[in-house]
Amino acid sequence: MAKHKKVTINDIAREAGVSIGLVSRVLNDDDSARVSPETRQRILKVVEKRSYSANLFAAALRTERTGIIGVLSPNLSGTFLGSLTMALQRAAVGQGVELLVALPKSDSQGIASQFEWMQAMLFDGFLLLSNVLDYQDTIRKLQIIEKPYVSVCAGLHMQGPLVNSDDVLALQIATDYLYELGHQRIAFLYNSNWPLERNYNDYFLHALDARQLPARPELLIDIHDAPYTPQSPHFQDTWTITPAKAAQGLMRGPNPPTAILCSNDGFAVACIKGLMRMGVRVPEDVSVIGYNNELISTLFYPELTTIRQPLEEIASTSIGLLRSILGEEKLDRSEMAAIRRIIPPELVERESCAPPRAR
Amino acid sequence: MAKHKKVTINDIAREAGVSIGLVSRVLNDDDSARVSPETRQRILKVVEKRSYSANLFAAALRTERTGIIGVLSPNLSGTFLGSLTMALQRAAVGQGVELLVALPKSDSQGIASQFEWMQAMLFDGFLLLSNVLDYQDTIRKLQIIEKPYVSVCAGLHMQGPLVNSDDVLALQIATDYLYELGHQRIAFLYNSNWPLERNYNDYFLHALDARQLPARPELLIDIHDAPYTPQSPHFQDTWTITPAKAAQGLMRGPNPPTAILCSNDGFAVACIKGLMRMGVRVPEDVSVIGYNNELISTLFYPELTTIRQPLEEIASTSIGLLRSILGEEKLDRSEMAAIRRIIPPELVERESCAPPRAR
DNA sequence: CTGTTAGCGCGTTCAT
DNA sequence: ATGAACGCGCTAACAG
Repeated sequence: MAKHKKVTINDIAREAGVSIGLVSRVLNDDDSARVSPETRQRILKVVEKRSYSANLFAAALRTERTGIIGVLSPNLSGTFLGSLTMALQRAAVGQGVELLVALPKSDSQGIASQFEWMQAMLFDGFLLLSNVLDYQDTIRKLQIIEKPYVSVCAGLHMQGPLVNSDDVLALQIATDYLYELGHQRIAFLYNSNWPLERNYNDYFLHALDARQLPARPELLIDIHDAPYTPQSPHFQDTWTITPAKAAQGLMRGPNPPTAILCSNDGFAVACIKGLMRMGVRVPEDVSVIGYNNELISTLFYPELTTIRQPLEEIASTSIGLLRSILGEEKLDRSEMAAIRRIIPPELVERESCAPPRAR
Repeated sequence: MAKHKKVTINDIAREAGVSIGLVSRVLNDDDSARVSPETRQRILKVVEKRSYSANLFAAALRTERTGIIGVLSPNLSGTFLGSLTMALQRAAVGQGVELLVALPKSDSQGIASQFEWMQAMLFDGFLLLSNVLDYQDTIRKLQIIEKPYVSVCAGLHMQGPLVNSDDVLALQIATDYLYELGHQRIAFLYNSNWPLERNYNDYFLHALDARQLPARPELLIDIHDAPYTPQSPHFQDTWTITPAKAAQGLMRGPNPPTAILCSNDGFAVACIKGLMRMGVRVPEDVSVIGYNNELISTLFYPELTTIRQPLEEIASTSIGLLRSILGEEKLDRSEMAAIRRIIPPELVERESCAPPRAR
């Protein structure tokens, strides 16, 4: 096979009998660049024939842009972030955008160390997924070098542009559903140590209040003893063993709940496992509802009733939003802060909830 | 805040009172570059102080290298590839390598369309994960532009350098385990349409033969009616509904198996679900064993007995292998073909297998 | 409408 | 041991 020789803009220009400037202008086609249709065609044909495309580095060196969006994801081994990332990629393809996923270098020291200057310049903008220890450092850096970013499913408390499922509404929907099923003693299980769930307790209390249900402290379980460190070998305990034990403790209490609302499907599934192990049946003896509609919710048996985050909509909104920020020149801080796209989630009824048993 | 001005090699050179050539040589430190220790220190100090690092594009424009490895993953929404990718990242960090994940643009037309020239030049080498429709086109392109690649967990049949769990051994271990538990009628469930599992049938037959167990065609279930199209909305059926139905069909047959070996944990879990729905208990009535030791296997109840792929070892081997290929100059085709790292998997006993019931 | 040219920031000869 | 200068391939500004 002939040695593959890279074809440059010079080759194209020569072969088309024009100057490189014209080639460049035709390819970067700012609307209707002033080029005769005829020569434009000629150039395009040669480009096609040689399947030429500009050297990314040379172009980026000049323009300081790459056209690539960076997705920062703290973890891929669960069943939520992976699906979100896939949805993001579908949206990117749909909108003709290039997307690359970067993973953190470690859990310690916040996400700061993950964030090398190399990556900073490689991407035109960033999508910050979910929420590791803290994105504060990352965001600070991003602001210094003036790279736009959008937080995606990282929690409603995030500063700056964000698109997020309406977590408040989600917990309300779940609570209402349980309430209408006849449940009065509803437990809530979450982890305040995960920045994403930092305010979930408030949201749940609010949901309770809206139905004039009393808040019972003994039914509010905060699994806060484990930080979000997906790279740690013990991380898995946080969302399997710990929630299972918590659920068991709940049922052994003096006045057990008839339903358990979990802040995510992973917790919910772990709960059910813990319950089954002690002979408690779901949903006959106790109902369990999750949040996110992760893949695990249909893999599990019984299939999990949960609140769905509309990933496709979240994804396309995220890409679109970042693109528009990239387009407009430098909004100022306050304008940025105002950009919030809250997507309403919806109930998905499956098998893990039922009316409470007659007592 | 002061406008952030990018610091270049010129700034460093000026501030250190040397020429840019020296700065460059000190930073790219080819072993002991001929530079006086004294000025070297001086330069390093300024570099540190200004936290300078070379402009990726300028450097790449010159050297045609970026130091970045590209991970091509067909899917992230399951529970295997995401974990593998995280392991890869850990290995990369451990070995001081930069890693970025690229996702396919679509399922159709093979993976070819995913593979833009932009990405081709952005990465020094590639890790090809698992196996979508076919990596043939991708590999062909990679060979033309002479970019090294390593197939990772993409099947033992892949051409070129690869690191893979010993799939043959895995099925042997599983079969032996079941056999020693007392099982004689072992069913096998897989999907020959997934390139990765293309030869699994042979492997299983071989395993049976090694124990002098007869091959029973009615117990060999090939879920081949669904191609591997993770982006399709119906894809999930392939590994939830279809395996479940298959398992049910198996048990309703005239001579049902006492154990089912599944080609991956997703199938296994789906099987168990199907079984439970028809009142068949696992492992009391029938044993189920999976392969991969995916996250789902510990999330599920009962926890899945399975064959573990040693992800950490696979990951560090993959990174190391690609690095060494990157290091040596252009091995030829036959040398490439010889580079195969087969990692032995191991049994993980959990809850889904037991001796067959007395009949 | 089209051609020319000046860098973007860096690595790398080739002199010294 | 160090410095000077070239050019990687491209875009954008300017001249014609």
